[in-house]
Amino acid sequence: MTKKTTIYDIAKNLNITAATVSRALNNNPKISSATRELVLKTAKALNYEQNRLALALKSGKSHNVGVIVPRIDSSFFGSVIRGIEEEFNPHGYHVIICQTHEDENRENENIDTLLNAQVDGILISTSNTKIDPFNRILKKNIPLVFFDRSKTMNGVSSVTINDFKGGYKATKHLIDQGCTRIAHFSGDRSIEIFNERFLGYKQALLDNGIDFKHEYVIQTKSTLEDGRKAAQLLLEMKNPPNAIFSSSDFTALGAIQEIKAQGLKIPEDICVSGFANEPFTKFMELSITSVDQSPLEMGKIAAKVLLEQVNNSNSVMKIEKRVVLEPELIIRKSSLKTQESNTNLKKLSF
Amino acid sequence: MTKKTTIYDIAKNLNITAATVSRALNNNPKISSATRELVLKTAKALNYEQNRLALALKSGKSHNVGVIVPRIDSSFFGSVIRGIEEEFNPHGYHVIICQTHEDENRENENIDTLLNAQVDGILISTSNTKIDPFNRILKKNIPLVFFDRSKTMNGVSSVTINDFKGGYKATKHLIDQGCTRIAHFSGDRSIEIFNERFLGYKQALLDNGIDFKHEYVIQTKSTLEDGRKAAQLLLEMKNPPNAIFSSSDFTALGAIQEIKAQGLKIPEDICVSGFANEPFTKFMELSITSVDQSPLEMGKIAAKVLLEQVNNSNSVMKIEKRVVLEPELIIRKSSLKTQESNTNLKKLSF
DNA sequence: CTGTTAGCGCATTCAC
DNA sequence: GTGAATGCGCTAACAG
Repeated sequence: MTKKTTIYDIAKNLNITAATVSRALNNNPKISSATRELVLKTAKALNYEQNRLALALKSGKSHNVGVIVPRIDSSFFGSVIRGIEEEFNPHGYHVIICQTHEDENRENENIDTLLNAQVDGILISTSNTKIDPFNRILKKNIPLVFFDRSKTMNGVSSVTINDFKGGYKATKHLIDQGCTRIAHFSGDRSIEIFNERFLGYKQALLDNGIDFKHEYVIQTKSTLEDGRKAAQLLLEMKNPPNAIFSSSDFTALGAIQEIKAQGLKIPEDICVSGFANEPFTKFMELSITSVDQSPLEMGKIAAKVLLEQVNNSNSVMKIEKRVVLEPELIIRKSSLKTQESNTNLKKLSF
Repeated sequence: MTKKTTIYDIAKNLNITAATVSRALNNNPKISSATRELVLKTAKALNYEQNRLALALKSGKSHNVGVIVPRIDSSFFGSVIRGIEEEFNPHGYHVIICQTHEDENRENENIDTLLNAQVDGILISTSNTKIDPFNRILKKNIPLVFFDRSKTMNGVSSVTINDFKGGYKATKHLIDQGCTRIAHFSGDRSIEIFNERFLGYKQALLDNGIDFKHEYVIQTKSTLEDGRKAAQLLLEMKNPPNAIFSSSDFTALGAIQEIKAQGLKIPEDICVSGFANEPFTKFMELSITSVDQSPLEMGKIAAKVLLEQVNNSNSVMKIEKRVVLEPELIIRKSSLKTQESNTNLKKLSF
């Protein structure tokens, strides 16, 4: 409740000037250790605390970074943000979070308010179709890093996983299990990550001499409900698939429920793999094969990359890093047919 | 890259003074609509954007609020934070997040850095045993709101759920299922929420003429592993329980796995209820009964309460609200024994 | 080693 | 209606 104490207060108290106090507080080498001690002591006595806002205005650095994600209450983004926060915290940066709910307009608004707030950098997993908003950021010379959902722009770094490879690995695994008719649940393929997973799927089929069938690819939203519906469609076919690679763990689960409801067995009749390694996939009695995206690591790396740029933002040099993480296939019961494969299971650090 | 344009730039451009520009931009009534138009036009032309930092320093309000949680990558806290962000965003506030990892020291550090950053308010789910850090906040006259893990302090608002009632409801339900020997997995009971759940459990037993047995209460960490171990202990008893109320969904799941592994049936032999309504509890084939804490709503309400105080922070009046949310028991297969109860199931909006 | 001066960008009080 | 002056709290350039 008492008025905040400033460096002027402690200066007055010591009959010196505010500049000296500032220097003492900042360990400026050219200050007598005598006065430094004095300053530090009375600073403590007066309960002084630096006003980072004033410093920010003066220096032009707020020591805040903005993070923009579709939503925060998902296992994946929660973990990424955790990684980001843990990386920035020790460096004295605060993390501001914004949600877009996949809405382009809200994303643009968030970018604007973050810029107004003078953040020192922005990390984003974008839902944007345009690149104009990002050019606005770059024009202001504030560092930008994409993660997971990226955009290819000159001078902009990104941290993603190799979604193509993720799709490829999962599909290849299903083929290795002896599956020959492999369906795919795809997300919105105008979003690059979903398209990449789809392409990986397609390539794996091609490389193994399996014909790509258009009717085996179903576009779904990432919900149980859509998974059930899609599975219904598949099971109604004359020649239904004997495996499903889903771009989402939720649709995979929905499909599993539907398949079981129709009296078919997993993995005997149909093998299923999801994507994202949601926590529930390993908790199920019928645990679900999925592709892990190491979100925590992704967050930490994205933070490191941004930090590097923030620290060099005065320099003319542009850093452009494109970090691509390796997806890890986690094989579980939903796709493990044979007993011999079961031995592999343990090797695969299940 | 171009230098940021300030109100001075647009003033110079119009041969007026910065004060006038400021007034025009802020819709000050005593400004000619002519110059206002002019200002607005050239502001747009020059791509002017307000520097919230300068405003913050001037006004003493940063328009940032801090949120401190044990961790962000959990379903519960993720949802709470989502609610908080969604409530603050439309009001022009940014949300800064900090994690403590249940470490008291880190929590104190986070409080300090948030205060330095001049946040306008703090929301916290505390891991602190002391109240001194919170007094530091109050002394600075900055509003504080507890959520979920609260502390009772004069003049401080809180938003929690009735954990006692949650524990009571779950236990009562197990009793209604005909269970007579009911064990309890308790978290660290020096944390109030866990103690309350425990007390609710105890009271339900008492109210229904069931003896409380000390050996049926096992303290666990919120992990699958601890759940398995605890279940082992129970099953080794001469007179093992026929129901478990767990303070955590994770220990509940661990217990379920162990119980099944030992060849017992759920819910026939042992009924199980968890707590928190983690997403996986409803996804399991054997879905798990749990207590929902409406985290999204909790976040929104906490934000509203804080917002109210932030807006009145100049007034002398202290607002102290204690919002207690009603926990909702979600009955699922892990505790539903009888067919007749199965009818209830639908009524209970399963 | 320390004091003086100035400015970061804005809003606001007091004049006119 | 508008201008001039001031200060929010801090740091940095320039003196000495």
